[in-house]
Amino acid sequence: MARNRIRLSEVAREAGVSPATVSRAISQPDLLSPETLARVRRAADHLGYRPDAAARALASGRSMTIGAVMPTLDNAIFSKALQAMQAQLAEDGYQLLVASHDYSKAAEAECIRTLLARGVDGLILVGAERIAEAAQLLAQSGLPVVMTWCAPDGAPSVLVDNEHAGLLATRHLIALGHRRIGVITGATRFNDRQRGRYRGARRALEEAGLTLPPALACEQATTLAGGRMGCAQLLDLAEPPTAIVGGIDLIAIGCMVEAQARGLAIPADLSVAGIDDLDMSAHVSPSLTTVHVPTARIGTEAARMMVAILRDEPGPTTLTLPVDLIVRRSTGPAPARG
Amino acid sequence: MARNRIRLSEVAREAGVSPATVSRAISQPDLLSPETLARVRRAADHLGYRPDAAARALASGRSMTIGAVMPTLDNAIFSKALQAMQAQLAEDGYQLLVASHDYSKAAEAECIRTLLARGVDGLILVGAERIAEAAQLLAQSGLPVVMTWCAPDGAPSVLVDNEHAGLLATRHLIALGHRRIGVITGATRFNDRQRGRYRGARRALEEAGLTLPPALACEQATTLAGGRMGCAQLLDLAEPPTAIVGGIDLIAIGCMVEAQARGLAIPADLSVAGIDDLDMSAHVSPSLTTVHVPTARIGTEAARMMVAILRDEPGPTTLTLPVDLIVRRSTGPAPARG
DNA sequence: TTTTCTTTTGAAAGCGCTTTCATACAGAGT
DNA sequence: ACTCTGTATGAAAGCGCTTTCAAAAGAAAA
Repeated sequence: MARNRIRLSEVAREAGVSPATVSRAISQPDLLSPETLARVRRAADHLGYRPDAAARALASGRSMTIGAVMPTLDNAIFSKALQAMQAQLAEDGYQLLVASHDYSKAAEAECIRTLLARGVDGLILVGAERIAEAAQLLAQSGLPVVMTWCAPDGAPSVLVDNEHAGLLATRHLIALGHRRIGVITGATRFNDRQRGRYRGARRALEEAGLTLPPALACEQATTLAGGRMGCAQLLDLAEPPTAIVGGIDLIAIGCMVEAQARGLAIPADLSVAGIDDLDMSAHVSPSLTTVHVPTARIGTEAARMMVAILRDEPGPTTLTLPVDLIVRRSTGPAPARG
Repeated sequence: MARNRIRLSEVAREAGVSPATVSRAISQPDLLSPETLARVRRAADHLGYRPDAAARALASGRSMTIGAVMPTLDNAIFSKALQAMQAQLAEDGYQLLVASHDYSKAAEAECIRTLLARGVDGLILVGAERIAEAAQLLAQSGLPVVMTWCAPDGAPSVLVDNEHAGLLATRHLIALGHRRIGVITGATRFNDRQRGRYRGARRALEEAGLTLPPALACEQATTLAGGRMGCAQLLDLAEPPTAIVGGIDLIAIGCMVEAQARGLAIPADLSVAGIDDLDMSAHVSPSLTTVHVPTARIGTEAARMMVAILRDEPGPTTLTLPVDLIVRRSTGPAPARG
């Protein structure tokens, strides 16, 4: 930390007031008379005063810092949510401290521990699955926590209905006449988002009296390459599916790439639907039918909710954002029965 | 901040030593006798002691926090670098404080100001262009700064030769016999990476005695959609190019999508090369010829360099990482002269 | 044995800010 | 005039840790 910085007491001297007054000018300006406030502000500007965050945190017990625990930053949906979160928090004077665990529960616990030690004022988490140790850390700390994407009932959270998303995508394909529908999700272990989407897909099939043979469901890395591999696997079956649902858009796009590389036409030979609605999904060819998940808004709303809780503002503490089917060009009627 | 936390003094009492000793057990364990150290550690573990970061920062003048100023997180290359950076820093006991400015210079200055006030121990920046105010803030603060991707001579930095990358991609196309080569970059204003790549492309053309007519160079958003638009623009020319260089892979992939959507075969009708080597670039169809930029390593090395500087360890303070041409399937011989 | 280091520990003074608590002084009410 | 508010400011006590500085206790040197 720069030790040559202007201190509050110097501003106080320059302005001819006590340190307490300068402190109030910063954090509770309405307590001061307009003249004093102006004088202090002038002095502060003149000296280029910047309060020391560590000292404020120590003295006030508030660090104006929120911790975010993400699975990874190396995925557009999370980095996008993060971006939105940080923009919103910045607006309210909070800073974001980021940690990512790469889908490891142990690493997640470590992230939480580190952020707690860092003295964050609140924690925003993605997903609701965590080991007992992590859960206990959170409970002990007594810090406000906002969960995103998924959460247990009652906990403050900004959610999307992942199951509904899986349902919408799959129903759409069923409505188009598909009967053999493949489902490629990311690993469902320690990933309740993917699990929910998978459940939704199953439910849609059950509703329609269809089944999901084990061969038609597979788990892959949540990457384009994973999508290609999963698609290859399904297409190599004796009875390949006529449609595939990807647990995330990247997987779905990988499916399209693989199918096209094999000379299949989309959607004539194979329909593909995703979930997420990445920016790029509208721009691939053919454009991807998907379920829109308001990723950035999750970030914004989680940040808002966090700040509201910290300020003791009343308001809903659980918010479910809608997901919508976006029909584009990658899905079409099932080929006539062969 | 949780006010119910165990304090250092309580550990001291439990261990029957002075607070100073507990403090040393944490930060300079070799100063203590093994027995004392063990006793203190046992007491700390037993009570579940976690030092308060704000208090440590205030007392020691070091926050063990590094600030990173990124253009955006909504781009795989930056989020990937960030991810690597944070992993490396975590290993050395540092935390990352992230701020992004979305390619706005004013916002960048504000980011820097905020991070400085936050009391970071050092700053990692992407790119070297910034307004005078920001540069002055940095100079005044006297904090160690590591720049990445681009930097002025002499400043501590982890670089890639963007110009060379542009050169490699373009030379490759020229070697394949292409003469009309289009160049689509991201906005070059306040983006020295894109500018460098563009310069490299020009230089390659000049080397070969070719020119880059203004119509064949365009700037687009650094997204897949931007690539599609730029490609559409170039293909609609009376004399369209036979090859296109994208300033980043996402643009190049957008070009492929657009060309394929128009029924063009790649690389038979149009060659496309990118720069970055995203994970997905190897998996699109056809796979993308590109220049590999060691994105994650930039993050890791920048973090390492930062820590080395903070520890006053000797070592090089500027590191240039190599970029390599990766020839894949999206580029091929120029079509015979029409 | 005495002196001189070293090594290990403790006492105490902050780090720069916030926040009671107390005080001073307006103006309002009687 | 005299209390009763309420508002604006200051004094001073920390927040939980680090870090001199000094002291105590051995070990090594003389």
